[in-house]
Amino acid sequence: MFTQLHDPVHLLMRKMEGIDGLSDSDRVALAKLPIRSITLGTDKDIVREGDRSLQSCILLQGLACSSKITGAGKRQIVAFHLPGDMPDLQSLTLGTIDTTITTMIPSKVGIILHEHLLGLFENRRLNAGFVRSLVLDAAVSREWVVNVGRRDALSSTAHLLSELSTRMHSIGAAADGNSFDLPITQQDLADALGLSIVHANRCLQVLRKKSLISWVGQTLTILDREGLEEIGDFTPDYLHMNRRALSPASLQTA
Amino acid sequence: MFTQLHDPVHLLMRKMEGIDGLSDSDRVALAKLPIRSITLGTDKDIVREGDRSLQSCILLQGLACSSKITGAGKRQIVAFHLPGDMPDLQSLTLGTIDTTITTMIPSKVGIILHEHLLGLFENRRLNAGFVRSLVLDAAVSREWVVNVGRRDALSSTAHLLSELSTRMHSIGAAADGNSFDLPITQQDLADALGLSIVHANRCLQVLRKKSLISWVGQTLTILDREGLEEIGDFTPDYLHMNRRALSPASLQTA
DNA sequence: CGTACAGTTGAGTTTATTCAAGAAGAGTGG
DNA sequence: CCACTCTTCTTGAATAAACTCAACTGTACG
Repeated sequence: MFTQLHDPVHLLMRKMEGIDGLSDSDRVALAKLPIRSITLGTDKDIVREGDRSLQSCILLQGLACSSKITGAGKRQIVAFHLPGDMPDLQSLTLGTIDTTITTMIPSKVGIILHEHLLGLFENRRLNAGFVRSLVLDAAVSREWVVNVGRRDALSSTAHLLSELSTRMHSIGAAADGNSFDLPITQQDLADALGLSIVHANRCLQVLRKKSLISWVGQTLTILDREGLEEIGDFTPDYLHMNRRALSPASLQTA
Repeated sequence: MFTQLHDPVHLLMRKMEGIDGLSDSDRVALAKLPIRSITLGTDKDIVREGDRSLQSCILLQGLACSSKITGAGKRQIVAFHLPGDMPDLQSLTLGTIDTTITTMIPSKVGIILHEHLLGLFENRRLNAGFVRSLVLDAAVSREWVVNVGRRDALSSTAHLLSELSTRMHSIGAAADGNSFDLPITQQDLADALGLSIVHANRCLQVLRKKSLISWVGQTLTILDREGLEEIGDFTPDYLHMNRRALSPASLQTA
């Protein structure tokens, strides 16, 4: 039914990685969590800003983003979500949704009722795992403020691509280590960087001309990681990944 | 020793507000939490990016901010911290600090060892309270991405001032409801907005010319809240405050 | 009285945006 | 298989927004 890569339980267990080892009973509890899986097409809203919510989701397969629209009608993407991410976990605490979460390609999403998640929270280790997930998302979000606020367009473009590459890599989605599927439009990229689409396009061209990346079709390839990270002022520290997560081989042995 | 406004226990209890009522034993647990209080001058780092940490802090009195420095040496402030905030609570989960936290005026800071906080986390209600605090900070941070990324300079300035006013108000720091102490420099404001200081200055002048604010000495007065929030595209939803918190009178009766 | 720092102003430059149009590609229906 | 449409990407040119540099003012403080 699921390949291991997209199996909810496998993804949830990986989410708990930063936490000291799970016991067998922890694993059983995770495996018993009732998850209803739904399939969505491209550009479908999973939840919308302002919704009240009694459930949270986990992205099982595909790609999604969180965005907000300003009063002037401009869109800002505040996060990309990869398989294994729980983009609206905070609704468990807040009850309301504060970003619109949208699929960017056909995706599979697992729905978990808050009541079931709360049950899991009785377990201190699992609780810590979910809290860690929230804290990591917050750390990424703080870095985005810096990226959008204080780096110039070229640098922030390079930074974002570096981040995506590193995160794709860590979930085993970067086949050969440097190439991965990036099925987003330049408009999406611009909305994530707070740039106009024209300017985002020109920044990409510079990165290509410098032979740092290639992006043909939906495949982004990092041609010169060091150079890209240099120009993007990128260090992966803020992602707080452990060594295992930074190595794609970890997935085979997990 | 402390006025109620700056009493650690009082502040901690208010932090738990969003949670269904605390029991007496919860209050006792909070009151017993060992907090070492230290006093710092202006512009002192409480913690620095990259530090490893075995403790977290709570701002008891004063004003602080979290910032990051880019490789090019530019500073971006990613959050302001008001009394009652716990700016590095996430270090409890991550072990490391990812923003430099700096006092902006002479401040009093409470230091709490992680081991003691973890003890509190055995208690499900208190745990939920701290998690809520983390989640709220993350919500503010997402809104900052939008502010810095997709609002023009004038609008984002107005938005930030609206946010600060609302938050000051909610902790009872806005004496008459529209005036409060804002002892920050225009450079700080610029660093929070991702603008040059010259441009930030000019935006402030426009807001003054439109009679939306006055900012003399360290006192910021909102002259026309509706107008300011309009131009700043501000709605307080993302702060997820309850009605009580939005009314300063609540502090008298708390 | 001198120094330091915050705020202000003007002028020129850079960066990024907007507008508009054309090229490339993917999918659809005839 | 072709014509058509739609979307995305690309390019050029004009415009607007924001930045840098540099000087000057005011105020606080020793």
